[in-house]
Amino acid sequence: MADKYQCLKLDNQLCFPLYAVSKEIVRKYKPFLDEVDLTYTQYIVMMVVWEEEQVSVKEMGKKLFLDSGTLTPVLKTLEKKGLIERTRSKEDERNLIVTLTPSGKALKDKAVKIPAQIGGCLNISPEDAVELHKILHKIMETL
Amino acid sequence: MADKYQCLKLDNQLCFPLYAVSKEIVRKYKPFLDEVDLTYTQYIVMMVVWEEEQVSVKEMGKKLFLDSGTLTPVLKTLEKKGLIERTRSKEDERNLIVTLTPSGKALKDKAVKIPAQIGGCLNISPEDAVELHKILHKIMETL
DNA sequence: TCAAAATAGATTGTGTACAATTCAATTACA
DNA sequence: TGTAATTGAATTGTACACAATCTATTTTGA
Repeated sequence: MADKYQCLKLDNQLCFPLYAVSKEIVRKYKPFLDEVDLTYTQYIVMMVVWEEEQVSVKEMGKKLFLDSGTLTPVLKTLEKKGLIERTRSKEDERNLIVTLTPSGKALKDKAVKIPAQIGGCLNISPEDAVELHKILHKIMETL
Repeated sequence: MADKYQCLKLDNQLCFPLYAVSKEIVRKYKPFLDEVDLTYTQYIVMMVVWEEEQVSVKEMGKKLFLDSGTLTPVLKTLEKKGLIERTRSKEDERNLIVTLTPSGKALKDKAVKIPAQIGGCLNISPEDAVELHKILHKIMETL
């Protein structure tokens, strides 16, 4: 009879490798992110602002799967660094609108090198990358 | 000419979906882990102790990709809950040995249901699960 | 053999994550 | 129209994660 605890082994779990790989890749980003003085979370927040130029905290939370409890302090830090501005919407004062400063816009040109640098570290085949992307997308939809 | 900032879009990144899916799955664990009064980190630590019965912090760190800065407080919490014991090795006092208590062993029988419960939430095909596992393993090796 | 190097954990400080609660602004509706 | 319900952020409290430093123990090598 097969060990009834087989399912409790780390190797047999799906979540643990995801958790571990995700953490290790984020760690790989560190030296490159240090160059632009951003943490990984700050980086993905900036990616949203670079794409949108104008976002509310709620919209950003939807894109990044983060809530205001996480975003508020990160956004305040980025504001202190002079990369973004936080202003209340005039139409609806409940909404906080995040916009890029010139300094934040300038950082985009430095950050544009990062994805290629990470790609160089990862050594993953294009087919695997596409397949992985597809599966992750599928999982995300069921959640 | 293609947008030179294309690579900075969230959708085109490999790390971000990994990070997001990993976080969302951990969140899916919560209600089931609440039943056994464990957080996700405490759960994977317990999984190591359930498999090994006897581990040092260093060995555990290698398996979980976590350092003592993370593990020390988690292990102290689990000790307070009465699930494990922390004792120094007699052969080498630098090593801290983690062992199961009867209560910790008993919890294994409750936890054994969790993987199936998560599986029921995920709705991922067996083929995709295998493929995902394979790719993640491959990435982990290059890191 | 004994001081220097190495090793294993613990500690400290910073930065997320997230649930739960609070608060202010807006909307709904009796 | 005025109060109740809703909404969007901020706040609070708990729990990681990790770099950097510190401490105690063990091992090495001149």
